[in-house]
Amino acid sequence: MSEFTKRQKQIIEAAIGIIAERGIQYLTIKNLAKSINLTEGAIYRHFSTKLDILLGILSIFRKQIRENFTQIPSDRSVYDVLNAIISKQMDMFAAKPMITAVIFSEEIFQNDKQLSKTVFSIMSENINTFFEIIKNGQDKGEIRNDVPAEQLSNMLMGAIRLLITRWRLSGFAFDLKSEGNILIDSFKKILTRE
Amino acid sequence: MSEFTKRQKQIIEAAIGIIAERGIQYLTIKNLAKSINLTEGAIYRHFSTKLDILLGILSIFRKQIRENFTQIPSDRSVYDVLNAIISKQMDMFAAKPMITAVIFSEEIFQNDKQLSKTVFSIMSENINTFFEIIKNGQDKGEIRNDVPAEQLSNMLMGAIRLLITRWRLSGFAFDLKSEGNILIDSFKKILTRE
DNA sequence: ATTGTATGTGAGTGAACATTTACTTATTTA
DNA sequence: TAAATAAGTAAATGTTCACTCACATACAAT
Repeated sequence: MSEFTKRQKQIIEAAIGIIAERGIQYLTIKNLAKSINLTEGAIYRHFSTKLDILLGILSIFRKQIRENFTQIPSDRSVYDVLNAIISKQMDMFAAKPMITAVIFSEEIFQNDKQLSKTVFSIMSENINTFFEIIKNGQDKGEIRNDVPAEQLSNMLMGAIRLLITRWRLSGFAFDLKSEGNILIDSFKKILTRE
Repeated sequence: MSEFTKRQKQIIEAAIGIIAERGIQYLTIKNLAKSINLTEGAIYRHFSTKLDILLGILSIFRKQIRENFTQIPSDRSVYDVLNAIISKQMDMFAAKPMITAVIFSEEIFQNDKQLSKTVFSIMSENINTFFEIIKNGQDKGEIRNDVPAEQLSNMLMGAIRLLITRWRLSGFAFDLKSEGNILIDSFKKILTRE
């Protein structure tokens, strides 16, 4: 059994759609209901508060990101693995740009502890995945080990987050995928031991 | 003559304080007025809209950041210059931890196009400062040039931002200065050509 | 003394919002 | 088929919000 009913999933997807197209400030129960031809009251048959809907969004997102991370074959080189993960994430963001406003916005949920905790834990999960891969690469001798894996993974994660933030603030004005490829390429050079 | 009157400055400082302590959602005209013992109407004697207050916050930030960046002597080595800038910033944050809730929170200002445009330009200015320093280091042969200066400055900026975000979300649980030094140290190794 | 200007007050206003309520309709189950 | 339950509606509720307005005070310039 899934965590959500069909109707709940439909509502969550509609909410993601609204954020993707109009931004989080446009996500009101009224607009949400209208977008799937329901009334406001009907929404409350499926979620008891708006917070639960937002948590639903994050839950779906966490799931997607986990899938992105685990579907990578591990017999490839460290660089290929990193490349695949990052590309996949960029694809996801490129497909739904406005969602970056939610997933990298700890500050938006500052007022709600439950939400900010969830967002923070998704972020930690991501960093940790990079850490594991890089540590593994160091152990195998593929990656320089004069710099701690923790520093390298923070640097990678920081660079990706900054790239995406810049992309969003620019109004999605540049091509995320190609900029992402340049980033990966540069990072590859940095990771390589001389 | 300054851009703002004394009263306006007081209001802006109070607004920054509220965002830092309670989050942007708590920044209402009512709360703002209360925090400096005025009424809501009085606020509107000094700013005609709430947007103007937010723009005021950004204007003050831009000024402060410019000051941090320009007071660095340029006759030193590239590493010394970077070290000095970053240390200065870390000192500032360590002294006023709550300010980090505002200063790197582009997300706070994303609801309005004018606001996010301003935030974007401040960020670009910051990154550009790093870019110039690194480019200069490459030209002088002090820094590796197989990776574009743009990528290196994004990586540095991203790593610093992530460090500070993590510090804040952890409830200022670790020592920012020493973590910052580790970061600088690691970055120095990465910048060095072999 | 009078006038003008800057600043403040306190009570409003209408709109937006999340949520509730009383009631209805559709679907499942016994 | 009758009763129970799930899912929907329309309208209302109470609150918060940015912002306005008529009026008050303080004080400097004329």
